[in-house]
Amino acid sequence: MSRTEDHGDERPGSGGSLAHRVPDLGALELLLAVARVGSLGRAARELGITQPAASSRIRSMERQLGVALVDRSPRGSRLTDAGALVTDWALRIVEAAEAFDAGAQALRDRRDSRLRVAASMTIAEYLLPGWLVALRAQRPDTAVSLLAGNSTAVAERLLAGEADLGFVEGLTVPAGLDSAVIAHDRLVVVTAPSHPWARRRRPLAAEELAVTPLVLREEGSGTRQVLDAALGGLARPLIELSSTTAVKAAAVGGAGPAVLSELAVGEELGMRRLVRIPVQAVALARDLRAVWPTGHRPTGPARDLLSLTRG
Amino acid sequence: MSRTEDHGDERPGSGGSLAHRVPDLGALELLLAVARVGSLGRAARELGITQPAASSRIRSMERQLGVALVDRSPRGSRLTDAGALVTDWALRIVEAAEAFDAGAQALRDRRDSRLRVAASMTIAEYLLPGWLVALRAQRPDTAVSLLAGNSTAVAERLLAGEADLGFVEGLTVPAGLDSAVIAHDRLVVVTAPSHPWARRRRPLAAEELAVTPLVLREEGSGTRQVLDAALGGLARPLIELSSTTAVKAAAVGGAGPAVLSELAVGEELGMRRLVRIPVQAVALARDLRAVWPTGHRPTGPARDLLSLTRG
DNA sequence: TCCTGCTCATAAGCTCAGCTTATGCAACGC
DNA sequence: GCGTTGCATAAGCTGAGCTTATGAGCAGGA
Repeated sequence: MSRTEDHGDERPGSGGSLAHRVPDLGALELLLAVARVGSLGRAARELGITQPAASSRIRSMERQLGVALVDRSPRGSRLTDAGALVTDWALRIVEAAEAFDAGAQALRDRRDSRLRVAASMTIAEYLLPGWLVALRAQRPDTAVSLLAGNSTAVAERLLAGEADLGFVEGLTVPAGLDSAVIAHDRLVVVTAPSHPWARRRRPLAAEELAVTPLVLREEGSGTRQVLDAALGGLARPLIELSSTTAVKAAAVGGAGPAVLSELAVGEELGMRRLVRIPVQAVALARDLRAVWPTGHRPTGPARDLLSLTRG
Repeated sequence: MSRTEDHGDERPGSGGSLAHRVPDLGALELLLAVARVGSLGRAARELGITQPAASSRIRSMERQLGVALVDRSPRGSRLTDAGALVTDWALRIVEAAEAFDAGAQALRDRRDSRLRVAASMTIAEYLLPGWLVALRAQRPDTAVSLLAGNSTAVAERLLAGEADLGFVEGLTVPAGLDSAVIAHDRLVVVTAPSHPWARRRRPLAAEELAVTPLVLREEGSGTRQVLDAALGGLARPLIELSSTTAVKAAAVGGAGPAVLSELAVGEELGMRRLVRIPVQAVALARDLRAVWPTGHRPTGPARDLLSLTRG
């Protein structure tokens, strides 16, 4: 059977899952190449495929999207208006894929690489891939390895000489490490748009937050520590989940209010899948810091990466 | 220019193009589903495929990335630490793909759909897809059609009754239309990091900008109009290009300083592919406005979309 | 204790997307 | 005219990813 979508229920007009409606990465890269060089054949050569392959791929992408993307002529190909739009949207996907790739590459090279980075989860998830892409642009030959864990684990690695540079998000700097603040983060309270809090007019008071069962990361996570400290006591968990993604998913699904890093919910807020609830007089800000063993100032690639993280 | 700079030959350890190193969308969606439901089989059912297909696909993704992503047990599957990171990075790609899909869907439904939107290029490229994703979350059954063009074209469509809601970025509101400011944008001067201006310590003066040949959008574009008005004369073009992407690519490639919307260069600045050059005493800010025919206040889906664009 | 139900893994076979090579046609410059 | 550049089409191959069928590990209830 060729069609897998007609045995689950599908909304008419939108066939199958995302993967069936969005061209694959190869096709998007090809489209970007065509936009850049102005010819199917040259774009094909650039990607190491043949001209007929490129021609057919672009054509099938146009069929999939139902829109003409390039104007072919015997003198080259230019994007149509719709093509220019699609190309820009495609660029966003490709950029996300580049960040993914940079992160995955770092994750793969666990050992024996030149720059070894240890980072806390939130930073590794939301900031590091972008930095790695930038670093690769500056120094294409530097292999980076990444180890993700909590603050304690990061400190251990650095002190054991198993990492060159660390990133942590706690309230305090682990002993034996020097640090530099590289960014600021803030915890935010979010709910699904359907939650009663989303229609509040007054900001939430700290006491209300403290007595309301919340969707939270597990105890011991940096987020949880900051929240407990800010509330001057213990937050009350409704559900405890072990990843930021799971917490977001639960909140979007309407499980209840969640507390998360601002970094983690940017997209959801923008798309109105989550709503930010203002909170009064609760210190939810925290510093994000680069750390290294006292005395060992970062040098070489570590210094480059560090300087990329500022500004 | 993307990551194809060593056109043809590949760096060892990084096989092939991006598409060969990054799993395809279907695999990423599957991974997200596994993370959400905690079992390969259930994730498979959710996506309408069989359990062995899911098993094999996750396995081949792990082989591709060289990292174990899920811990299988007879009681279900959980993400490994690396898996949690990868999942979050994957989410970014999937979100970009959702925006792409929302935009493409709107582009496809050119006619006879319920909500017809006309938007200027910059807005259509950088803001609209996110709004459409949000709108679809709120009203899944509203079909949206999109027409992209310059301010004049947007006004024409609205006045001809061929569009229900418009978005423009000019300095003035076309006659016959009411408007509401929905966001603010600003033109910025950017160069490649290697450009001498990137090492300036003093902000750029307006006169310097006016006499320097710049990489620009073509005459008649909104960006160009705002720039000319701000300089109190005509900007001097080094190259004129017909799309924002092309201008960015030229600037990144070191062709010269470019002037672009802040919206368009966020990623490039973050990744340090471009550097923002401060400018003194030049009014480069502009309002982004929603517009509609005077008297015809947006109603129904148009009103929903409008309210999504604020805040 | 054994059965039932959940999990995941493996095997064999099919289909289709996407690649290749080989060719043809159109437009431009010399 | 002829060579170059650009796109389209045709025929054939390969592999990724899907299916169905089956087996094996672990838990909980009768």
